[in-house]
This record gives sequence, C-alpha cells and structure tokens, in this order.
Amino acid sequence: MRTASIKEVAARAGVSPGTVSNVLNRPEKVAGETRERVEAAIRELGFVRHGSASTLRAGHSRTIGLSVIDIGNPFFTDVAAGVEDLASDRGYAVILGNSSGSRLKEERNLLVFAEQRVRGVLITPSGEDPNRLELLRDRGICVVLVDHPADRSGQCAVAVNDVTGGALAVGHLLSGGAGRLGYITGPAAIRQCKDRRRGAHQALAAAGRDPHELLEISMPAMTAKAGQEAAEKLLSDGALPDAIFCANDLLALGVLRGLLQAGVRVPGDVSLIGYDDIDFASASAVSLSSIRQPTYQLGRVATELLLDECDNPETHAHQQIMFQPDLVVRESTR
Amino acid sequence: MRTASIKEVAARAGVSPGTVSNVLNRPEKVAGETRERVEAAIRELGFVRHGSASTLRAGHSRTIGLSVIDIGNPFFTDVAAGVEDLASDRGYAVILGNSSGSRLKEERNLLVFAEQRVRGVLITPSGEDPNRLELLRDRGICVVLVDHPADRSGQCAVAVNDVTGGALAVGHLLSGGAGRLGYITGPAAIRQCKDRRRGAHQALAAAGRDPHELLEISMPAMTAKAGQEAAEKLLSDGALPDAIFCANDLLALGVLRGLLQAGVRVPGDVSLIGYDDIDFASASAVSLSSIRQPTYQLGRVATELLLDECDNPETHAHQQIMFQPDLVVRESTR
DNA sequence: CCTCCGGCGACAAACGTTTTAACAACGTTG
DNA sequence: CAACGTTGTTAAAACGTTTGTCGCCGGAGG
Repeated sequence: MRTASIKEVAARAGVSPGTVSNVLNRPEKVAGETRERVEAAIRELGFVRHGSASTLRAGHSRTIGLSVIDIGNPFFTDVAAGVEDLASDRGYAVILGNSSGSRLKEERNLLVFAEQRVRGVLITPSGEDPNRLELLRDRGICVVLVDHPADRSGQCAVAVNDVTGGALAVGHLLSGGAGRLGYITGPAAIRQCKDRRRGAHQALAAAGRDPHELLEISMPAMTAKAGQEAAEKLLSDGALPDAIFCANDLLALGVLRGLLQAGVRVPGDVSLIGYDDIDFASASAVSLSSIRQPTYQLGRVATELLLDECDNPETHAHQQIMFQPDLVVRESTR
Repeated sequence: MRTASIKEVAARAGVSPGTVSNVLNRPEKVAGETRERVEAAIRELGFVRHGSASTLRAGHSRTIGLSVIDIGNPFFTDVAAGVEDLASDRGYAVILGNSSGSRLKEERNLLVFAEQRVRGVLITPSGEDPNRLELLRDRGICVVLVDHPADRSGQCAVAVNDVTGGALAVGHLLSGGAGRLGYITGPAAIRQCKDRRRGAHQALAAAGRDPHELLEISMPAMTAKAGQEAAEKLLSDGALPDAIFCANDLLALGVLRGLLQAGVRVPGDVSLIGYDDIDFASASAVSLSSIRQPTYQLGRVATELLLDECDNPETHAHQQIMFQPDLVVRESTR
C-alpha cells in the first residue's frame, strides 16, 4: 500500500539508512557487494525516493518552473518541448505555468514555483516589470528570461533578433522588386512587433527608400481572424500594396485568405511573408514564406543556461544569447 | 537571503509555530487579533510556505502530473490549457510530462511523478499497457485517463466518442449527395483512427450503402505533408472520390493543398472534411469543415474528476465520461 | 609490536512543516 | 463553589531524507 521508505530498504539489505542514501546519490562511495544487496532490496520493495523529503533535507529540488504567456501558441509549445526534453534528460521535472498574458496568473505561478522551491525558473515575462523576479532571486532561485532581452545585466537571457528578422523579411520583398510595402502587425505595445517594424525600416533605408512609405496596419490581436480583417480593410481602401509583411504567421494566413477570396493572386498580384514559420505556414493553399526562429533550440539553450547556473554557481557566467532568424522562401513571394 | 521559516514568523508574532500553521491552514481556528499579528509577520518577512516540508509531513502534495503524447499537437495543447486553468484555480501545480509517443519517456515521467508524490496523474497513455499505471495506484496516486476509454472498471476516464464523430462526418458528406467516398487516415494501430473509420462505416450502412465502398488510404503520419502525398496518390491513380473524410485536420489541410494545386475545386469538384477543428481549420484558403471536440473541456473535466477523487476518496464514484463531438460546416463541403 | 591510514559504514542531527494531545483561561450551570 | 464545556494556544512528536562525524577493520610502514 504505502511506498517503502529508505529505512525499510536498509533493514532488508542489512545496512543503515545512510548507506542506502549513499547508494542512491554517491554509488561510488559504497563497496560493490553492499551496493548490490541494497539495489536488490530497492527492486524487491519497489522503493521510490521521496522527492519532498529529499528536497527538504538537501535544500534544493530537481524541478524547474516554466512560465509562458500562451501555451496555445505554437511558438511557446515548441519552446516548451525544447525545455522539457533537456530537463527530462538531466533528471529534472518541469512545472508548467501558463500566464495567459495576465499579471495576476503570472504572479500566482511564481508563488507556486517559490513554494515548490524549484531549482530555477524559465520565464517569458508578460510585462516589463522586473520587480517580481527579484522575489525569486532573493530566495536563491535562478531565473533565465526566454524570448526577452535581459532587463538588466547580471542574468541570463535568450532571445531571437527580431530586428534582423524584420529586415530579412522586408529585404526579401524588396529584392523581389516590390514597390508599395505594407506591414500588418499586432498591438503596438508588444516588443516583438516593435522590433520587427524597426528591422523593416532598416531594410527600406538600406535600399535607399524612405522608411515612412511603409503602410502600417495595427490589429488588436495577432490571429488569423485579425489578418483577414486587415486584408479586407486594405481592399476596401483600394490601397493594396505590392508586398505585405505580417508580424506573425497567423496574421499572414488570415491576410492570405482575405486576398484569395477577393480574387487577388498571391504571389502574382501581391507578395506575402509572415513570421515564426509555424508548421501551418507550409500547409496553406499558397505556402507561406516566413521568418524561421529556432524555437525548440530557444527552449533547450535556456534550460542549458539555467541548469548550468544551478549546478555550477561559482563558475557560471551569465550570458545573453541572441539567436538569428532565417528567411524561408516559399510560394507566397516571388 | 534564505526564506524565512514558520519558526521565525512565530517568533516575530510572539506565538508558537503551531499557531502559524493554523493561520495558514485553518484560519477560523485562531482568534482575530492573533491572526492579524501572524499575518503581519508573514508579510514583513516575506514568508513563503515550504511545499516540500508540507508535503512530507502531510503525506500528500498539491501537484498533479500530466503526461501527454505530443505537446506539439494542438489537440493536447488545448487539453493542457484546460487542465492548467482548473488546477491552478484549485491551488494545484501541474507537472508536465511529454512522452513523444515513447514508452521509455512515458515510464520516466511516471517515475518522476511518483518521486514527487503528486496527488494524482492525468495521462493519455501512448500504449494499451495498463500495468504501469498500477505502479501509481499501488502508491495511492489517483489516475484519470484522458482521451482514452477506461481499460478496466474502477477508474475514471474521459474521452470523446470517435465513432459518432466519424458517422457525423460521413453522414454530412452523404447528405451533400456524395457518390464515391474516401477516408484518409493515419497508422492503423491508432485507436482514434479505427473508431472514426467505424463511424464512417456506420453512416454508410445507415444510408443503405455498402461500407466496403469506402476508399481508404492509410498514411504513416497524421501531418499536412502526409495529407498532400495522399492527395497526389489519389490524383495519379485517377480515382478521385466525390468526397473525402480525413482522420484529422492536418491531413485534411494537406489534402486540400494537393487538390487545389492540381486545379481541383473544393468543394466544387470534391468535398472535404477534417477532424479536431483546430484553429487553422478556419484559416485555410478554403475554410475546412471539421468535427469539433471539446478539447479544453476534456482537460477541465478530467482534472475535476481527478481532484474529486483526491479530495473525497470516500464519496467519490468513478466515472467514465464520453463527450459527443460536433459537426462544423464551413466552405469545404457543400 | 605499535601506529597510521584508507576504505567502508553506522549514528545522529538536522531540514520545515503538520497535527495530536494537553493545557490554561474563562464563562456557565447545577 | 465545584464541575464542566469552550475557546485559543502550546509543546512535542512525527514525516523520510541527507550529511558530517566518528568508529571499526585490515593492511602497510616503522
């Protein structure tokens, strides 16, 4: 019924509890014959170490917390897969927290992480407020920022260069001979949207064009529905650009649909490029050119940094890693 | 630096540790004035309960384990969102395990859950082997099966009726006047694929047609890429059905793309229906008819059952809940 | 023969909480 | 006034590990 304790294992193997603990944690410290006896007892009793007791005594756990903004977004899903894979390889469990963009939920998740005494936290912060993270650091919990630049020195962060990404996208459109250019984006407050716009401006400037000629439409959400509405607006305004850059693939898919329904040919009449290179970008009726981010890798590397900081606090050097995005050309751009 | 313990809080408030514990867990047991003093001390010291110590002493934790087959699949993502929302409302943390379809990883995840002494486990088993779950139940950890019928009585399970879903889909195609019918599916071993085919057969029989006339193409994966290959095969065989039912939306999106590229009109020449009603079903060039499953709800209800079993073991009655899927008609079917 | 040393285990003291039994203070009741 | 229930608090004993100290034993060196 109840799980056997280390004490019962010890009794069965004819050793002391401490020795069983040594077999579990420092097998090299215990003589071969004794070790085998203990291991046999463990198997026979179906012993499973009590993680809480271990955490309590050792002062640290084998879990990390992962707080994301929206687990329904393929971007975060890929990140989570990367985190989970590496953590699980290293024997760590991942506690998942989904903030849904709400400060309150994020705060609650961080509290849970603190109660669980997680070894470290990976977080894509939903706001710019660094204070709440202090709460964790004060308790000796390491923090690595994910898809967010470090808000101050002295911490690890991994991100993807969104400025470069924006420049890549618009550069590609310009090299295709685009005249009038459009940028369909999400809420102005979102850092990613701002950075990608900045990249677009840089590409225009580099081509000797005036950045201000970029026609920008800002939608309240970054969904396919919003994208379709944006396309309808463009059509009814009668100001259809030659080429459109969307701040993410969901928007782009919506725009694509809106254009096709109105009989606009893609890429014949309008070139279209998205961002993120989600799986569905290649599955749409006209496969979508996009900017690929190393999403899975983002999660993996963030976890790597976190575990290094936890396991080697003295030799660990904080790092801010910035990945570079790639251009993926498909049918939707010439 | 270190987090304050209950003892320090007690000292500051001038009470005993036991009283602090009472404030935390049974506030009604302690006099108003004392409670306020303790609460003030908690705030001032930034005290956060040590979850492991609590678990150790109380004998059970406030965490549940969630083991899914593929966190990259939108279906499981939605389930996870439902689980996370309810669990977090009830003060439970969710430990996420992704088995990636591998028995080994699943086993490892279950071991982690056992070590953490999770209160209960939600699992979409990747195989049909019920033994491993015994390991958990023997330790008094409740288990609820997700998107899987109960493999024996005496446990909770939530699922969606895939037979009904298959019948709905094919019934809809038939009511549109379809003549030749195709079913594009995944590996034969997958339960969902089998059940959906069974439903398709039932619908054919109900319409007075011979179930064997259903042209079936089984692909090794259930991805958009596989769907496109299936469409190409149909086209090269020159045996294009009037209507096609796909075992999931990813396959359907691939088929759609393959057909459109070949100049086949959808739904003009061929009607097409998918399964799952993922977000992208409505965002494709021709929006996709599909079978909607209450995915988020699935996760929520499973969690509800699990927590009920944990919190009221004596009054709890095991339940096998079977949801019914819905038909969603969009442009891809007449 | 005595000492020293290395290797292996045993012992016991924590870690921070929950919980039970006991207790003190204080009306209420017979 | 004694007996008694109520209410609020305390003291102390767990829970299952980890870990530092210590002791035992056998062999090597003096």
